[in-house]
Amino acid sequence: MQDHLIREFMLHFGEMGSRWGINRTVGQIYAVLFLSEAPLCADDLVTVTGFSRSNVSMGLKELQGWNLVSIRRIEGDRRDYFATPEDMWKIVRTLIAERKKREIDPTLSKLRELELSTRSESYSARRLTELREMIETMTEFYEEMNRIETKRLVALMKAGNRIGRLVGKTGQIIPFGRQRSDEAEEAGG
Amino acid sequence: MQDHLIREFMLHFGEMGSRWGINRTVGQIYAVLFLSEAPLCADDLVTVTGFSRSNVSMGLKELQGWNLVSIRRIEGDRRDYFATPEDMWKIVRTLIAERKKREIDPTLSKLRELELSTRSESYSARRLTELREMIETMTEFYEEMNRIETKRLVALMKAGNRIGRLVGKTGQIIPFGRQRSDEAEEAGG
DNA sequence: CATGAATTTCAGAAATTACTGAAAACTGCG
DNA sequence: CGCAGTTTTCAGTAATTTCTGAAATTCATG
Repeated sequence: MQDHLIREFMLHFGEMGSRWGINRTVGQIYAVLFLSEAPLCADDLVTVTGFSRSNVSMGLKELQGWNLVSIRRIEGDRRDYFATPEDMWKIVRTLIAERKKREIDPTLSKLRELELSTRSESYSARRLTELREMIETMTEFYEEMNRIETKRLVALMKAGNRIGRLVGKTGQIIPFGRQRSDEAEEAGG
Repeated sequence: MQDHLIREFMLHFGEMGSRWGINRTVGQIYAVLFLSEAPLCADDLVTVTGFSRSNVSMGLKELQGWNLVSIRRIEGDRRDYFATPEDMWKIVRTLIAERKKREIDPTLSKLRELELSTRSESYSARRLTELREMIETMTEFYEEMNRIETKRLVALMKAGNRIGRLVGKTGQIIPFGRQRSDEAEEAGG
């Protein structure tokens, strides 16, 4: 019924796919599944996207590798059906976790490995250490945030500018009620 | 001097480049600049990477498009020299801002456009609205975080598990000293 | 354990992207 | 202006990635 919407979004997601490190096929398949209330089978996706059956199969495989779709079986139907999670925040968590795994973790490993294999005090060695430390700070923060249940996480994000006020330059959590101005805390520390 | 380090890191970054939506050339060039204390000129990069002069030129152009390198002039030398910021956190901010611009913003625009052009109450329409709202929540949070000066931001990130405790399920900031357990706050609300 | 529907694999074709060398276009300087 | 050094452009080639159809495999079911 809202065919235009689905089609437009599917094409857009396909285009974006290339910027996201997945390809057009995968992007389009995901978009269609994402907008479908009922799970879809591979043939449905062939019909909607116009890709070959084998291409759809590979795309679905890749999406499963990303943990972005789940397989469902339908009573008395031998085909596999695919669906995305209802919960949008679950999707985003998965996406971030998978991108981290692919884009950050290998570099972190490499940095650790390089640090172990050298005893240099050169600029480049120091720079690599600094990079590793920064990545560790960020990933630890990410892991901390990711531990928070969704309701609270959303509340935290919506707390907006109150967040920045909570932390002084030295990292202490500023007691509630003393977050009015930057100076107040400076004077107190 | 620490040639091995530079070489290994350069090759690794080149490989990773493809996962990051930049290509091998760009990744390697960036890696070398990142590890170099002094700015380098294009010919230096040709020597180190082994790429053709024109390829290096294009790679540098792309890095400039990402705001990841700056041009420096050296007294009495007509060549352009290139450098990355000393400040690691500045680099990461740039990287995130640029990825957001390329990977998020176009989709946000498209979602807004699609919402304006339809009056449907279908599942897919609702799903798109929910997606837009989620992206807006996240980008607004990002913008808030990005407004915080680096020292504080790092302190905040290192505050670790204290952060999650600060926010109740309804989004209120919990007074300091009452963050001990999940139940305490539940009882108080 | 045979059947046939459904899925996956895979080799090659098609499309896209990366890379190069040569030529053109800058740029500061005598 | 004209020259030499430097950078950029661009058309063609190389390399990689995506996509397909056909064949092989899997698997629930009789």
